[in-house]
Amino acid sequence: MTYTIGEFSRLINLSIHTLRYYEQQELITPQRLKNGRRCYSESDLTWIQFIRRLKDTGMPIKEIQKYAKMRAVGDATLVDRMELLIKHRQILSREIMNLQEHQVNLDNKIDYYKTAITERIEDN
Amino acid sequence: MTYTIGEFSRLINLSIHTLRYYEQQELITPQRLKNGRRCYSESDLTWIQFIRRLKDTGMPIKEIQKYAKMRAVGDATLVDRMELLIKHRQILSREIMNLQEHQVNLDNKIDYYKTAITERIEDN
DNA sequence: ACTTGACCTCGAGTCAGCTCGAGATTGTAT
DNA sequence: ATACAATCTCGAGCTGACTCGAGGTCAAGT
Repeated sequence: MTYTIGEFSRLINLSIHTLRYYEQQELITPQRLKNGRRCYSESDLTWIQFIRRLKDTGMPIKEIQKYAKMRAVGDATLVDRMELLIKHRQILSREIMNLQEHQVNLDNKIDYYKTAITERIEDN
Repeated sequence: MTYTIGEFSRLINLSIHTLRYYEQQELITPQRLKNGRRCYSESDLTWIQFIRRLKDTGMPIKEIQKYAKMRAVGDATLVDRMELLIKHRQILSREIMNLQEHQVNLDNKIDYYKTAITERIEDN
């Protein structure tokens, strides 16, 4: 099963413009039909979903590009790719811890507001 | 105790340029000396640290600006400010859950690589 | 034959969030 | 007095990640 850019766009909820941009950035390289139109496969689908996950976890496009290029080379880059993911995993878990800390802080601040507001009401 | 922009910059590890940019964006409004130079106070310090936390948790500058403007108005905006923080807290906890999910996914992928690499080695 | 709709390329525009530099002023050290 | 370092304003430039539009192609339907 293959998809036109329009179908693919709807499927993964990324604009056609963005898909072409990602291709230009060498994140994804769909096949072309004889008439020059892009032709996305199932494996492009799983691949772009993975890309989105990397993006959502804050990996910059340049970094994803590196990964994509290694992937294109093949099995010889397995170790390098894994290392890149492990590095990213570390960044990610640090980020999560950070956010959790901020969350606690935010909760304290909110509590502080609650108290302040209650006291103001009692004053009136 | 007050600080010049240079001292303050070193203290909080933000460039002088960035501090002036934040001021222009109305996030922070330091006093001025008669000669026109900025003069940051202790309370500016705690405030900017809070700003950084909001930024680190992904709040856009425009949103922080809203908060800063309400803060400048005073106690009348307590409830609104609290609501803004509560809204932000929700966004934040959704984001954390999301990242945790991605983390699991990433772990699976890494495991997959480990297996693939081991098998390749055994093949040789 | 002709319109329509989905596609193509390429270059430019947008937005957030800085980052930089020119040119002027001011305060301290020699 | 003079040099120097830190500050000031203002406007321009930069990076990342899209986003848009003009002008052209191509295949299917009427």
